[in-house]
Amino acid sequence: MSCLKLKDLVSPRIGKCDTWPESLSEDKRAARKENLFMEPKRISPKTPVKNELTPSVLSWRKCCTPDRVPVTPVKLTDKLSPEPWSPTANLKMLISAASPDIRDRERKKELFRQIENETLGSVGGGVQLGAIDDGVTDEFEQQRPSRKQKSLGLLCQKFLARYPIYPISTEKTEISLDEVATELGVERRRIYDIVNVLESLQLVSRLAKNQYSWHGLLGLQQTLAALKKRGEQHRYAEQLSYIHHKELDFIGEEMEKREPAQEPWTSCQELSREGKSVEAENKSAMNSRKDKSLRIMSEKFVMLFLVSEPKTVALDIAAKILIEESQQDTADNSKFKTKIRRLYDIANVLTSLGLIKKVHVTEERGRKPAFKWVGPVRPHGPDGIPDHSAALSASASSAEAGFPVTVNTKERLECPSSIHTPGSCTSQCKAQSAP
DNA sequence: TGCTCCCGCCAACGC
DNA sequence: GCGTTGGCGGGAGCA
Repeated sequence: MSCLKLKDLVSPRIGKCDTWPESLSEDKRAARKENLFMEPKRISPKTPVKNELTPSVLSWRKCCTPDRVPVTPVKLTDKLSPEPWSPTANLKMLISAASPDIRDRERKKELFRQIENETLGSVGGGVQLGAIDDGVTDEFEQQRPSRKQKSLGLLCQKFLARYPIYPISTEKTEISLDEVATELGVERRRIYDIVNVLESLQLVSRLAKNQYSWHGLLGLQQTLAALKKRGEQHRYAEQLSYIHHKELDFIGEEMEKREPAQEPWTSCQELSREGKSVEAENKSAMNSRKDKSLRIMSEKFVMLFLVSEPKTVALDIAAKILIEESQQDTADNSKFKTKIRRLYDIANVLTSLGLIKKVHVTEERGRKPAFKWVGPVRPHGPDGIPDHSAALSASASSAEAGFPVTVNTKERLECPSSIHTPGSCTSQCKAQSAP
């Protein structure tokens, strides 16, 4: 059985994490933007967690169904915060003593810091920890993980490392969201984000509340083929082309004059509506909660890649198309910004899966972020045999080498061809793609 | 300064 | 009523 070899991303100490209460009191809001001194505190976990996981247990878990035996939660050893004395230390201590919730929150952060620092310390030294002791820098700051270390993409890699790429069909791998959240040291909310995107590709499916089933990449080709078909029905290729050409028409002063909320998307909306009429799934009322879900958005985002040529989609264009679909009446700037934020979330997960990579496209108006599909190119290989080669080989080789499956997120768009895999395009291709 | 996206509030949902 | 789910946007880190 082949597994994602992301062992470096899974620290045995993860298992030492206690669990934290999901719902904290209002006090946490006050503490949200403050670095308060927190005395570690023993707490009763809301949900049961496993006992301490040894490395051998973890390595077993990577390729096998995670055990589902609820056990007594493991309490953490009290450990004093290394925060140095400061003029506000008394105040901090008082606040800490007054608010158990704040203590919980900070202890949680501290635990996650430990996990992250250990994790990244073992990943080839490619990531700066910012924890080099110069004897001057505040130790608290040193231990605080950077934004990148807390990214959804990295979290997704850790999530994926827990399960086999191709699980044995007879073996059912169940995922407990609580368990995963606890072991990865994050809030359940973040796991929902990942699971929703994975669900859009049918890598997982929901069994019951808090319970998902892991399918791995077994059915990815079929899912992509189905999504491509749906994308064609939605006429996404035409919508992409339409918006792209419209943007070109409004470069410069013309663009400045127009109200952002009055962009001439009417024709695009028509395209969108025509596409919608094809599918029964769109009978659901627009603007419903489900229609805007991350899972649906992720599906549509993937559809855009599958039908576009070349397989590079600018974020803003994707956002516009998705707004068309769900917010036809209120295509304002805030909706646009929200959509972009969500697309970043989705893109982080898809990047972790090795399906897309971050690029930049250069247009007359400047350089803008985009994502390029680097996953399987054809829905099916010759003779109908699923072609997993592109993304999976890249992901697997990276994983086997002990590297995260994430591709270089800052790579410049070099090749417009969707056929070439990263690094395989010729100099001629690169010349063609020059702006 | 703009891009990126973490974080957690809070409402919808479902049991 | 309460726990789960997840939309949403503020705002901070980063280039």
